[in-house]
Amino acid sequence: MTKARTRRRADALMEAIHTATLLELSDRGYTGVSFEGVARRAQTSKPVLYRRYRNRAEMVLDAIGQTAAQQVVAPHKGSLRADVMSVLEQVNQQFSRFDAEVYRGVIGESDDSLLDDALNAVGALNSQTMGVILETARARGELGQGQLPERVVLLPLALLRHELLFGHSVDARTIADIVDQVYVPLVRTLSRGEGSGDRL
Amino acid sequence: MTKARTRRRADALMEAIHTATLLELSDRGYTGVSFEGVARRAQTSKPVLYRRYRNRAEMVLDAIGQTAAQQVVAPHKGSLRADVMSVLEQVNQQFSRFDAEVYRGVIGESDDSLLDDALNAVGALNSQTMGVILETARARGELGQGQLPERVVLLPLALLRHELLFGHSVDARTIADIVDQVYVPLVRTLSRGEGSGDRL
DNA sequence: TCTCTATAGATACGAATCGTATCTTGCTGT
DNA sequence: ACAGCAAGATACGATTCGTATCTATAGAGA
Repeated sequence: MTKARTRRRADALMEAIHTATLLELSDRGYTGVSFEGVARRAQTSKPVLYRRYRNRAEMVLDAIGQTAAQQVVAPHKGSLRADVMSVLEQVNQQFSRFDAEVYRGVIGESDDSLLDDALNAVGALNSQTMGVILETARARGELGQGQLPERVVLLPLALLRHELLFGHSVDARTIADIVDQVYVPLVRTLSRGEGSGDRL
Repeated sequence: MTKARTRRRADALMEAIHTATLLELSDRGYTGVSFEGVARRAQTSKPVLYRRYRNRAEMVLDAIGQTAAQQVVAPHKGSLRADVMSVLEQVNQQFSRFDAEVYRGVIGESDDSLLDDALNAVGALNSQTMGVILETARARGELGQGQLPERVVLLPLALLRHELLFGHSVDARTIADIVDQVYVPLVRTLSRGEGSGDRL
């Protein structure tokens, strides 16, 4: 019965592996994913998987990456507040695809290089998106001309990430708080060159 | 030879388990810790461990908890900036005890309840510490009278955590940036009731 | 001092997974 | 048509998991 199957190559095989991984992921959680299980589910064998991935984290990350679908798009909603909220909501929605447990698991098992490859990738995208938003806000007159440090630019995304990992689920309220209590006030202050008044 | 050993009870046994866990942790990393390995190292048996811990994360977390030694102490260095930096440095130092990989691993395998028990515990402490610092700063005249949301109060610790997990190691520069680029400006602005100018 | 009880500690177990080696056989580009 | 690359099957020893069973010992209470 297994014999009857015609042999698959790169594309079809990869797709089978990805969907098998995703199915295992939602059926058994991150902890329940194994090379053996995925091989079984994808009707292939362990060596095939080991040729592609060095460990579970890589395998899962690759599968997840396929679902990331569309890019986060820089919105133009008319205010800095609305734009940032829109970005955070988009990111939040993308991450809602899986339980936090999954992301924690991946992070927990990733080696350093894998981890910061992933982070650099999203970091670069986010940096660009936020750049556009801030530029627009500046043109609109919402902000002063002061340059903002990278850390500040990416701050809301770091907070969102923190919340996604440690909080249970991120709702609209949380996002609004990040924007209203932290980001907008901070960015306004800094861009007007106040805020570091005394030292340095 | 194993026979010669006299039987240990609660205290001595727990200590043996803790040190065995810590040794395994530094020898083999979080991934390398196993019930079997710890049992071997502590000269005890798996059932003894399974009576105490439901999973590896619990075991490791318990062992780590024993090393947390002294509390973070609210400093009085004469400026908000210096006080916050001192707290962050203390926390950073405590976490430097183990590689980031260890914390990522624990987080990755913790179930939700374990995780937010742990976070609530440190959250409460941190909240109190930061409260003292901010109060002092206010008395000193560095801040206005406005109340700060919990999220803002704990912000630098969230950022530090984020950095500890995703960055490679946290140096003095990073800490200074968190304080100078983010926390102090933000807290000043908010406490003076500026910053939310237009909406809400 | 003696008994009682909880549990340390040893051992063994089936099941599952790990990571790798080997072999055959079908696919694909030239 | 042919050569070579990789899919897929199978098997392997090693390791760990989580649990069950048994014993003997430490410490509490009488």
